[in-house]
Amino acid sequence: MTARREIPTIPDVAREAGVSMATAARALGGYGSVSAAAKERVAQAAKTLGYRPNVVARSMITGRTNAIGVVLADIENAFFSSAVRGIADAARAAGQHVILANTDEDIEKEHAAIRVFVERRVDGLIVCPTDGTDRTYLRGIIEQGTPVVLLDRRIRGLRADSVGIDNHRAAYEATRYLLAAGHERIGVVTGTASDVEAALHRPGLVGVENLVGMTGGERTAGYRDALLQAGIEPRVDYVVSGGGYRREDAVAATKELMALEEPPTAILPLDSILSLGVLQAVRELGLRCPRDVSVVGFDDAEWTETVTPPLTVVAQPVQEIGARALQRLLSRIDGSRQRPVHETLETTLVERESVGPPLSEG
Amino acid sequence: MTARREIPTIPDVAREAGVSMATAARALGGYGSVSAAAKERVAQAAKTLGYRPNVVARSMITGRTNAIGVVLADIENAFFSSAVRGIADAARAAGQHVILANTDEDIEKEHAAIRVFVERRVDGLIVCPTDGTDRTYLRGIIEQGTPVVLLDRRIRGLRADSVGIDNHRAAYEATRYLLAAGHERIGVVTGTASDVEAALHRPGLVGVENLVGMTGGERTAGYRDALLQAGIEPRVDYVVSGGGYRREDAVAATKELMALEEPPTAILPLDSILSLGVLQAVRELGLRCPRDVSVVGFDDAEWTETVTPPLTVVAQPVQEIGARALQRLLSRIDGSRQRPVHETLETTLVERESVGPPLSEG
DNA sequence: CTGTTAGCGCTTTCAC
DNA sequence: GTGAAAGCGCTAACAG
Repeated sequence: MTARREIPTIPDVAREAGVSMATAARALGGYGSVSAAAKERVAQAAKTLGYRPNVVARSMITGRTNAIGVVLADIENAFFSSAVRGIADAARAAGQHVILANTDEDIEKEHAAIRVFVERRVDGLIVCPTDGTDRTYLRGIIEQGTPVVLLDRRIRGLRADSVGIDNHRAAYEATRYLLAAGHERIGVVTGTASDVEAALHRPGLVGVENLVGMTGGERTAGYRDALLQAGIEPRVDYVVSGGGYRREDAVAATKELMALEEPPTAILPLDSILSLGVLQAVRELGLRCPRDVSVVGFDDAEWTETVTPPLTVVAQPVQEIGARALQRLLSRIDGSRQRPVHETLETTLVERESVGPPLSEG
Repeated sequence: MTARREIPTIPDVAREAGVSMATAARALGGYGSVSAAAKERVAQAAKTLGYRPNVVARSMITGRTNAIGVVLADIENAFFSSAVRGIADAARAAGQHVILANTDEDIEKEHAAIRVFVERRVDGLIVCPTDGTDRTYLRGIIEQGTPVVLLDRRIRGLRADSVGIDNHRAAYEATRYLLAAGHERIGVVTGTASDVEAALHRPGLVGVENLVGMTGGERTAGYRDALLQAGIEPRVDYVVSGGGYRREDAVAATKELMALEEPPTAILPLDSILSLGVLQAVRELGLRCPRDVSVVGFDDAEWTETVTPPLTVVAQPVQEIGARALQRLLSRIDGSRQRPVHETLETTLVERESVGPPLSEG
């Protein structure tokens, strides 16, 4: 139970070193000009006293906190935790800290988190927005002076940088891959019910890319266009959602798909948790992958090469997406006034063993 | 390109509302006493001006930042991302924010992260320490006034709360489970090379629990004691590490194990990534689980019921561990002077299909 | 209940 | 190169 020593301040150090407060501050803060001798004495005094700069006082003056607010759905999700890793590493290199908020795809929580971050005077925000149409809120934040970079998703009509992948193209290529393997009946398992609803009302899946949950919408559109280009009419009953992004949802969706009169011979789950659900449902139905159904997933999760069969996936450079988002944010913080850029990083189709030829009609 | 409006301050609001700065501050800050009428006018003025409190100015006075520093090895690791989720949820409820730092088990990075957090004047720290013997550094931090709670691991001789599981008991029970299934030759795959080195030099695995990487050490000791209690002499060549906690390391370790003259009939990987490696190695060796080798893993990762076979694991309540750690930290922040407590939460053995009877001698 | 007055610990003019 | 003084935006005594 040592008494809680108070952390010494600059005046304390100045006194100890026998210099003025301003000199001590300059030596400690590494700005202005100080003679080598003074610098040395101050450093010595700081050391013996155990001086630690008070970053909050500094922030109050400089107006910069060296903190970045990161707003995403759920850090437990492997995609986000990788992205945060990328952000955090880049941040560390730039002397910035990462503050985290989970929204669970709840727009109220998202707004609340952003508001509190702004009150905290974060230098900038990296946001993975819940709602692709919610532009007014973020526009206000940006106009008021806090730079924002969007991650993984975009918001139409918002003047903010974004970093992610080309979702349309990624799904397009995955679908073409399945097509090339001979599949013509390809199902999609998504988490966003609105993707499906819209699909149900728009024969041929016209316009899915205008949907709210853009990642799902863009991917569904990419899938549709690959089909169309191959001369196959997209079927609305082949795009299903179990109501959410949990594994059970994908299990339900997959079972629904396989219960169709003409079940698909291949399935495209739109994220890694959904892939897990598809695989599980396939097994529960007593089917074998890829003999009975082929699967191409999204995101190269840690388990993809350990499941049976090893899963073929569209891999995104997730950490790099995070790192690039931070980079863009930093340059905005540094005052870049360049018009918004939407950066898309390359995806890779990692071929493993979950795709085979379609099961010939029984 | 709207001009960047400056955020209004309390004096601005006071002027607009026609009250004194102190009254405005009290109304806005929710402290002291203000008449309902004044409160109303201030609220109105704040709204029209778009006032946002400046948390950093407030922090400078109150000395509290409402920020918690979380220092862990790697947020990408599912264990840590779940723990952070638990911490973040509890923090949000308490009006606290979470700042993150990854150490990659590097003591230098850990110290640097902690130092910077202290300079940031975080209200407290949750640390998953790299080195179980490194007590002086953290002791200094605590004495200087920043409360610290340890997560998942402990440090001998450090007066700080900790929250985790009873690692010895968890491994003990997992081993007994394997023993009950008839296994007598049980291997351990760990990531910490020092566990193994120590084991190699201490016949019978005496003293592994004194090791630096405590989680691994305690679990290895629990394993050893279960064996001893069953009258089986622990074999030093049954505890292996591939040099780290990556999947490849576990693949190498498992192959080493299975190449022994008398290979084990069951394997206990000490964390979830290692489990993935064990499973992968088993398959690469052309063996089947559980027919040829049984496996009991640690941590109930998202993929455990989807791999083939579904994996039997020791599940930890990871989010709750995080939440409890935050709770303990808050009470320390609030000045609790109670002597340090080491809280262990219950684990659950989740039986799935990766354990069978031992393969009878060929 | 309200207003006035000091600062929190630091950076930043501005003289010297 | 160094010192003195003036704040950053807010809270915390104090009076009134």
